[in-house]
Amino acid sequence: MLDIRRLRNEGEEIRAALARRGFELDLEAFASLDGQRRDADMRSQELQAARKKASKKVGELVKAGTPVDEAKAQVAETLQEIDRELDEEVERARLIQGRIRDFLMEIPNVPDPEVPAGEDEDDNEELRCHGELPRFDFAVRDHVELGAALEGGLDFDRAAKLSGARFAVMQGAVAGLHRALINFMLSMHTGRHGYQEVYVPYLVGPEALRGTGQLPKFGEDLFRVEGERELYLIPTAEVPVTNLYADEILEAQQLPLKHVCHTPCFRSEAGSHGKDTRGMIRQHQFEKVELVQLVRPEDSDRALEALTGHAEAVLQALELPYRVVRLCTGDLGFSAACTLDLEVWLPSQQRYREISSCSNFRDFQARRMQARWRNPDTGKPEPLHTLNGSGLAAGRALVAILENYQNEDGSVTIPEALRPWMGGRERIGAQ
RNA sequence: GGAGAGGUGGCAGAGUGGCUGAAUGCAGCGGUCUUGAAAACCGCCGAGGGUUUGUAGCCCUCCGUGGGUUCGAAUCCCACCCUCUCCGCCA
Repeated sequence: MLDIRRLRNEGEEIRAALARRGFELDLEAFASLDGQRRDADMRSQELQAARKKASKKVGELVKAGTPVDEAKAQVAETLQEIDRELDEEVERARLIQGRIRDFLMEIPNVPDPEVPAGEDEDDNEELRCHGELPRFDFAVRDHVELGAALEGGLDFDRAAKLSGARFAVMQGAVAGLHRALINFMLSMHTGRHGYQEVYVPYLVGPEALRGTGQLPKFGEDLFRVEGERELYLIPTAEVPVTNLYADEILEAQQLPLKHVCHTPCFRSEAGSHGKDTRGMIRQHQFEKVELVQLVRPEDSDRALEALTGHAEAVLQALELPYRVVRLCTGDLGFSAACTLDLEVWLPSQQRYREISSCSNFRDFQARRMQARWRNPDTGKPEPLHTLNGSGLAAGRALVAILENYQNEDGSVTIPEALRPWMGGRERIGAQ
């Protein structure tokens, strides 16, 4: 959520910045709403003040010895006059405040100046590449073909029997590799990068989703569970982990807070029909290790670099070739001010595919969820900055390993870094 | 599922109808003292919004949420949510 005061004072600049990401900010509508709010607020406050004063007078009179009935009678006429208008004005003010909140909640974050202008992912800016692309002197198989033949295996048909399209079943060594990846990543981030591990609910209420920005606009991307209470399956650990600090005022010395969290993620993938239908690139359910940071505003730029580096460290340790791109304005998520994607090389597709998305949300989410810190310079609670990034998506990491580490006979070599997590095993054989 | 207790400021914890936006303690901030620190002592210290050139003043709202009673509600009534304790059940 944008700061309403900034919207008042720097409306034109914000409008221009939002136009870069294709959002049309209706400043006239805002100004009109804000003006109405001001009138309604002032009027209702005036009436409330008058009413309060009259009530107080009754108390004073009674205390001074006036009989209660007489004291009431003295202000009855005034009160009657006030009440004629009061309820209506208070209701009007409440209504307009609600409309302004709704208006603000649907405005996306302002992109940072360095975010390149662009329509879609083709306009993203490549920042750097890392690792050598593998060369194969045989016909490469994709992970679906490889996985099906591997010991244990990767099975989409049986998953479909259970749950339909976009689900996977893993067994034996493949399931073990997947689990090893998660353990390996968690251990690296907790041990080497200083993140505190958290375990959180996978079902959250609408407030949490509003806090991070999935609601109110993107409800169709979520799975809502049937039942009395309004609960949704989390689309990413970002939601529960960031919202851990909703409605809190943190002391300066508590920051930065760095959390790593492994959860399944559930996404309806509405609107991506026909996209990545083969394999486990795009699933309704996948595992992810997420990095979340809450930092002082002045630290968030450095934090994004560091956090991205932490995600990169996983790919480097796994010796997977990847590149880092800065998302253009058109590809930027609703809540993000700046996003760096990590894209891993997939030999079967001969291109880089997203495996991590690291974002700085600045104070956008913090404002929505009222996560603040006490700024020692001002002594006041102020919105803090939030960031997060996948470190990494486990399903896609598995795909990348199968494809990049495949051998001519259909077996897959286990990356050295993962071997300790797989009982020292060096390869997974074809069945 | 049954019975009971409770939700108040960063935290702990008073407060059963008006002078309570809220005692007190802790934490925090400023100061006195001290070579320095600690202790002691003095003072300040909830949040959001509006008005305003203003971090001054003034005004409004907020004691789980939403209704209600009343001239007046943290305080009384109703509903809901949440937490805790005991019993039952259960991984």
